[in-house]
Amino acid sequence: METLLPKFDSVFSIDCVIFGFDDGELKILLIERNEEPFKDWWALPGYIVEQDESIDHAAERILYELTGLRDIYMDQFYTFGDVNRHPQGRVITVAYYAMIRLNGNKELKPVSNYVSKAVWTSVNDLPQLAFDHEKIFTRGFEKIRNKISYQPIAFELLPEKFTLTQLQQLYEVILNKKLDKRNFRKKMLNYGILKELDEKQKGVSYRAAKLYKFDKRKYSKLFQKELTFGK
Amino acid sequence: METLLPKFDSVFSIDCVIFGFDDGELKILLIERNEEPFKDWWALPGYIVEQDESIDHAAERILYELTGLRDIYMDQFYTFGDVNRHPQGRVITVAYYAMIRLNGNKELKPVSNYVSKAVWTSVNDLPQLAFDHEKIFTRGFEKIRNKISYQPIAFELLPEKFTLTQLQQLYEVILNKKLDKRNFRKKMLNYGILKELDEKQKGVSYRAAKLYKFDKRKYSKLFQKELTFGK
DNA sequence: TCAAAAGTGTTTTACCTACACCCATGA
DNA sequence: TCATGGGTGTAGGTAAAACACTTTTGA
Repeated sequence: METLLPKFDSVFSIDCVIFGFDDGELKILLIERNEEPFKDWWALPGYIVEQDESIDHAAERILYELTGLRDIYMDQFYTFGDVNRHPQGRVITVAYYAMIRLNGNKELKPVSNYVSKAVWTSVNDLPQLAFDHEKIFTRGFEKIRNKISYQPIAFELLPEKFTLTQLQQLYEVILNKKLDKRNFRKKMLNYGILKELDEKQKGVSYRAAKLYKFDKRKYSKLFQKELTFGK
Repeated sequence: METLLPKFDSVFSIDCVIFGFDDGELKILLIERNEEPFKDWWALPGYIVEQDESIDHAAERILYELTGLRDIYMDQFYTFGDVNRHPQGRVITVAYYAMIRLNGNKELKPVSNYVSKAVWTSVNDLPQLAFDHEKIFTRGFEKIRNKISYQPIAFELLPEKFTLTQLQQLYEVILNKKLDKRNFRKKMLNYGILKELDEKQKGVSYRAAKLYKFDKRKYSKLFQKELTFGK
C-alpha cells in the first residue's frame, strides 16, 4: 500500500427503527431532538458514527445513548443516501431495525443530552419526523411485515409468556389484516416452536387462556434450514 | 435551520455485484484496478460516490464508467462498514447487485482509466479480491440465491428466448443443487409467466427444444401481490 | 345468566415430491 | 442406428383455506 495516498474522512449516521408491542398496538421508539438541526422535532433514534467503531457497534451504542436501552440486537435493512437528506451536507445513513419486548419497563432514560426524551409511539399515530425519517420508518415497517411472513419473529415483541390470541393480534397488527383463529393456531402449533405452559392468564373477566412460551432451541433448529426452491 | 452548523463532508463508495449467465456458468463482473490502493488487483466494480449524486445514480454511473455497461437497474443489498475495510480511512461502501443478460455482447469497455480491464469471471473460479470484496460477493450471492427461491427473477440472466432446460440449469447453478426436470417444468409453467413460442432451438445435434419467452405483464401481476401469511 | 373470549375439526383444494420411459433429431 | 437431450403423468402426502359452534369464566 502507498503511504502517499490521501486520508479519507467520513461522516455518516445510523438510524434505528425499534418496534415494540404494547396495549394491542405496534409502536416504535421516537426521540425528541435537543440539537440542531431539527431541534425539538421528533425523530428516529440516530446519530453520527464515530471514526473508529463498526457500524453494528455504533448502532448499539447510539441506541443506548439516546434511549437507555442496552444490548439490543439489530439488523441493518437499508442505506438512505439522497443528496439533500441532511441539511449539513452529504450524510448517508444506515438504517437498522429491531423488535423488542417491552416487558412493562417502558420508561426510557436517554443517557446523552442530544435528546430531550424518548417515547414509544403507535405506528398509527406518528408525528411529523425530522430528516427523511418517515421514509426510513416506512421501509422498516415493510421489512418486518415481509419478514414475519416467512419467519415467526413475532415472539421477540411479546412478553415471555403469552396467549395465542395475543400472538395472533400481533400478526394482525403487523400484517394489517384479520386472520382465521383456527388456522392460525393450527399453523403456529404445527411449527413446534411453542411450549405450552401449565399456567393460565390472570385477571381477565372471561375464560382464561393458556399461556405459551417460545421455544428457542426448536426455533433455531427449524430456521437454520435454508428456504428452498423445489426438490 | 441554523447557518452556523458545520458542513459535513463525506467519502463513501459503491460496489457492484453483477451477475451474468453464460456457457452454463454463473459469472460476475470483475475489474482489474489501475489505481492505488490495490493497484493491479481484481475487484468488484466500485468507486467513490460524488457529493452531489444519489447513491442509486452513483451505482449506475460507476458501473458504466468501469465496465461500459449502461442503464443497468441495480438493487442495494447491504452496507459494509468495518473500520479497517479501506486502507485510506473510514470508507463505508454500499453494495448493489444486478442480474443481466449477456446477449452475446460480452466485450466490456471501461470508460474510465481507473481500471485496466473488466471481465466476466465464473463465481466458482474467483481470484483473490481487493478490500473486503470477497465478503461482499458472498453476501450478494446469498442474496440472489435467497431471492430466487421466492421470486422467479432468473429470466433477467437468460437470453430473450430460452429453453426450459436452460432455465433449469440456471436455477441449479444458483441454488447449487439438482432439480427434478418434470417438477421444475410443471412449476414454471404453472406460474403462467412463460410464453411458449413457435420457434425451436437451432444448431443442436439432438432433438431441438421449444423456446420460451418471459411474460413481463403476467409476472408483474403475479408478484405485485404481497407475500402473505395465512388467510 | 350473560357477556366475552377460549377453544376446537372437517372438508376441499392446491402444491410439493418421488419416480422412469419413450421421442425426435442430427451426426 | 445411435447418442443426446426433449418431453411427459401419476399417485401420495402435506399444508392452506374456508367455515361455526360449544365451553369456560368472572362480573
